[in-house]
Amino acid sequence: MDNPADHEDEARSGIGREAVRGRADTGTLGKAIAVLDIVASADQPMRFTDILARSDQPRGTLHRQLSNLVEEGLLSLGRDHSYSVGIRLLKFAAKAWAGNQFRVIAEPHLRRLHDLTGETVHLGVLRGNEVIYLDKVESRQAVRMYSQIGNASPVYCTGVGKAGLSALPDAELQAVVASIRFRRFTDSTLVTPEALLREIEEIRASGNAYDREEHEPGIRCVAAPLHSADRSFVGGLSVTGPAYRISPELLESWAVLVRNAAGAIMEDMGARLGPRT
Amino acid sequence: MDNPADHEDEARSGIGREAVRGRADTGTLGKAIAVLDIVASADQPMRFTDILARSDQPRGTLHRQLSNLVEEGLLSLGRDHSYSVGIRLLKFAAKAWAGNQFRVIAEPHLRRLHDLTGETVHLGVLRGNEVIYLDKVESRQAVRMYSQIGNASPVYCTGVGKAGLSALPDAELQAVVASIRFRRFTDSTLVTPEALLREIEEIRASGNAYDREEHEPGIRCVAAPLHSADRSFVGGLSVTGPAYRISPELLESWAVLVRNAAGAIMEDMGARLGPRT
DNA sequence: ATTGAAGTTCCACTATATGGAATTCAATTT
DNA sequence: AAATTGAATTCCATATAGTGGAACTTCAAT
Repeated sequence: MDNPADHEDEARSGIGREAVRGRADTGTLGKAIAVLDIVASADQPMRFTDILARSDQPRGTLHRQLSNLVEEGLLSLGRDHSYSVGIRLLKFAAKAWAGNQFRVIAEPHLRRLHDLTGETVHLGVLRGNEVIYLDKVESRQAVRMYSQIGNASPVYCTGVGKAGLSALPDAELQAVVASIRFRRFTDSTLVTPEALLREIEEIRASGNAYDREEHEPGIRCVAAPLHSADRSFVGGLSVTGPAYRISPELLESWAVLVRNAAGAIMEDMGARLGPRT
Repeated sequence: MDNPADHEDEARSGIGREAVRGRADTGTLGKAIAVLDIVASADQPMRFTDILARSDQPRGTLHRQLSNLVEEGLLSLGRDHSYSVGIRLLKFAAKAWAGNQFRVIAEPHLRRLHDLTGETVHLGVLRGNEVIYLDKVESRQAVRMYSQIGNASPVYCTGVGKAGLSALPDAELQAVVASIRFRRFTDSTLVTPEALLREIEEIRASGNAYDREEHEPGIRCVAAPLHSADRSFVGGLSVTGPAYRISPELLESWAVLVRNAAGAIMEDMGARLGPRT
């Protein structure tokens, strides 16, 4: 039973960022990537007409965009005319992951946190109204590598997501929250902007975010906010585990560990990235 | 000691495919992705001028392309003006990986092969003159998830690479080989097209490719070719291990296991993807 | 065979990318 | 502190490349 599961709702990533600040025009590239995103957000290969329905491009244009994406290896076209995400992206992603300073610096701290708690530790960053998992340390490594890394989950019902939100300046926070299309995953899921904002206030006060079985029944976590010095990365880290094993009290007792780890990571980043300002 | 290590030579991916068949023009998108590839192929973050030197675009153009890539989240721009690959690619790659039928179908067979041999099993596909690793099964999972997946290695000195080459039609094989810029990694590395083509013939005859410490000293592997029914994926799978533990005889004895696994995978794909033709 | 839906190609039109040059910015040196 | 240098960024007239409506082809189903 994996934890931060795919969410297959309508929330197209990027919506959030658009809202956050009149985003600069990315021209032809932007349109092509939007098409790529449509295919990537679907949970099964899409045929031409499916994509056409979700895109607002005319037939001819869309067809050329798809052809170009396929030619570049960003999409792959099966013989049944279904489009799926291309493996060239794996090469890019491998570099993105290995070269990400945020992740590299955080890694030893994630391990330490895992050693202290014995539970799964996640590192994630905000991207619009989604959180993208950058790394994870768990005992039962045997499961599936790559499993969660790169997966996107909603901000409003994950510990890392809410922690990240609490680290945003108010203007951005408002914009992101406004862009969320709330969906109930469990009985405890927060489904209104008001409830979410109220909780963000608590997180800012206490320094810890919790996921109280809000995304998946039976899964709890404590998280703490985290951001790079220049705020180019805003996210959080969390300790996650099954409710039957982790009482609210135990979770509570880890809160300080998570906060300390977050603090240590940010300190390291300050040292590594900017002995300046 | 990782096995299929990064290769940081000049071989820009895509060169191969260009040569393979007058590649259709991908216009603005193609240029942007070429820029992305330059950044992704470097082993450290690049500054504007570095990229300018490797790109053949004029300053203004390149700057806009980079800005667009950053805006789209495909690149990330540090406050020291260095560009690195953006985390949005992780999201795309997660989908590419999880949704790749080739990999999904192969997975149980990789496990079985691992159980039979006790050594690391790799699945990879050709992409131009590189091989991109799609999956890997190894005992010591604890190392680093994501480690090799998505990594690109040269075709000419890896088992999976040579196996994949042997599955190509002659015309494409010639074109790919012609695009290779040979580099000596070890004493055993094949460094001429002639030697490589000769070995491809042997692989075609025997059904197995070997890496006899040609990429990394002390690392050996047996591989077998593999391709999807429509040849949209051409690659191979391999069993890899340290030379001190794996004698040439032992390696030889696994050859048939690897071939059988490859055969089983292709059979499964035929059943799953095309009860047609 | 016939129909219909899905995918692909075409080409005049127009929006968009281009790229050389000017400008701003940020370090380094005097 | 002022000057210098090299890098990064912005500007804008021009040319190129993307657009999109419509015609065409392909394939599956009846």
